[in-house]
Order: sequence, then structure tokens, then C-alpha cells
Amino acid sequence: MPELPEVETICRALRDELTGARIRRLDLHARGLRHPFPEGMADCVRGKRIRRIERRAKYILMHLDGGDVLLCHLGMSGRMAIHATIPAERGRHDHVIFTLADGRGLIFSDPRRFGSLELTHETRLEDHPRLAPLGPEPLGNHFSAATLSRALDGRRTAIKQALLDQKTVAGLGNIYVCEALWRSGISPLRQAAGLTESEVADLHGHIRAVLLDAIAAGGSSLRDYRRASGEMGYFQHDFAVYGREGEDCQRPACPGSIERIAQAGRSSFFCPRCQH
DNA sequence: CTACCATCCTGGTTGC
DNA sequence: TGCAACCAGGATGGTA
Repeated sequence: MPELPEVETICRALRDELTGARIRRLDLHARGLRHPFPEGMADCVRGKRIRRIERRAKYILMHLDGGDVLLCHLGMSGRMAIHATIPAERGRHDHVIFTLADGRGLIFSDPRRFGSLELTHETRLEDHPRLAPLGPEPLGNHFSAATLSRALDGRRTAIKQALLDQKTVAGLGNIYVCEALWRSGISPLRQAAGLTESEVADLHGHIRAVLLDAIAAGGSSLRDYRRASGEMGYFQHDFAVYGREGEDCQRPACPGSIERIAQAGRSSFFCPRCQH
């Protein structure tokens, strides 16, 4: 479910609340979600302190004592919530429960079970099969108009598809791709390699801008997403196109209305009047 | 490379 | 009101 801004919002809250906390125990109430939980994960993390929490693409990385790293992906419906105490009754989709030494709980729940929780080590983090293929962080220094241009070079697939591909740039999903393309005035149907240099430069800037705007709003709360504190994000009110099929285009003086089409089985929302 | 398909699951919404 | 169809923010591996 969550895309980069939602994961970033959750990550910041977890970082504020959990850095330095010690894990008393980890209880797994499933064999795994998208992937099986690693053998011995609960034993490995027991008693360790959470040293540092960071985000890579849509993954939450929790660095523990000894260099072990928990790699968590929320999939489409995953939630991470901090509780002052462990609730007496386990929720239907609470698959992973961390009990901290101070009595608090961190609960990973995921109705659709597309999320994942894996264990690796700092020394081989970048080689991890989930992380190794990822493209640059869109808000990082290695993502520039030039690197985006290079990533799109020679790709005959639609720009919509190319941007959803995590190898092009990491962390975008359906919502923010639609929004960035609208802000850029570029049709999702355009061939990726066919964008002009100036269009790529616009797109690069708008990808960053829409992500920063969404992070500033605490992410977007559609069905499942909540911040780690349980609060909603608010960026869904600022969508220009996502989920706005039939509504008037918000671009000043544009008489168009938002259309929805399917690309590779996913919905694309755009204004055919001002996105070329 | 590319397009396309299926798959992992559950739950909310829509339409009859 | 009931029920079935459809839809969903993702990632991956297979096929042609």
C-alpha cells in the first residue's frame, strides 16, 4: 500500500520513538507473509537494542546491536504501530509483535499479507536481493535529471511503466507516478525514451516535489494507511488526478477532465487535455 | 530488452 | 438486504 512518503512518515515516527529501545522478545504469528520469516529471526533479535532506523525505497531498515538489520516492507496493506503496552487481545491481522524492554509493543499487521520481514546484516546490506536491484533514492543526491535521463534511455515502454519500475527510481508507486506526470504535463502513455531533455528535467523536479509535499502532509491515508501513531496522513486531499476520474482538471485554465485508463493492469489517471 | 500474465492474500466498494 | 464481481497503494518470476 504505502509508497515512499508513507514509509518515510512511518519511518520517522519509528525512529523518534524506538531508537535506543531494547527488544525483549519477538513473537511471530505466521510462518511468513510475502516471504517466509527467516529461521531463527526471533532468537537473533532477542535482547538487542535498536540502534538506528532508516528507509531505503519502500523498505524500513532497523539496525540492531551487532550489525543485524531487520528489513521490513509494508506491501499494500501493512501497518506498523507502536503501543504503550501489548494489547490484551491480538488483532486479526497482527502477524508480528515486538515487545520492548520498557513494555511497549511494536505491531506489524497486514491484512493482505503482501508485506515482508527479513533479516540481514550491515555488511551485506547492499547485496541483499531486495535492495541490490533498486535504483536511486528520488530524494537523494544520486537522483538527478541526468541520471533519470540515462535510466529512461532506450526504454520503449510507457513512461508510466518505467517510473513504476523500482530500478528506474526507487520508491514511487501508482499514486505518485500519476501525480508527478500530471504536474509535469506529460501523458502516462508517452514512450519513456521519447521524452525531451527538458521534459525529463521537469519530471525529475516534479517527482521530488510531489514526494516532499506528501511527506510534509504526513503521507496519504487511503484505506489502510495510518501513521505509526495512528494518525491519518492528509495528502490524499491534495491529489490532482489520483482517484479523481471525471473531475475537472485543476490546472489553471485547462478545460479538461480527468480520465482513467488501464496500463499493464494498473489504473492511470491523467488529463488528456494538458498532459501530452 | 519488451509485453503480458499469474501469483501471493483479504477486505471494501459497487452493481445487480 | 444479499451476493458476486471487481478493485486495490506492490513485487516477482515466468513466458513468449
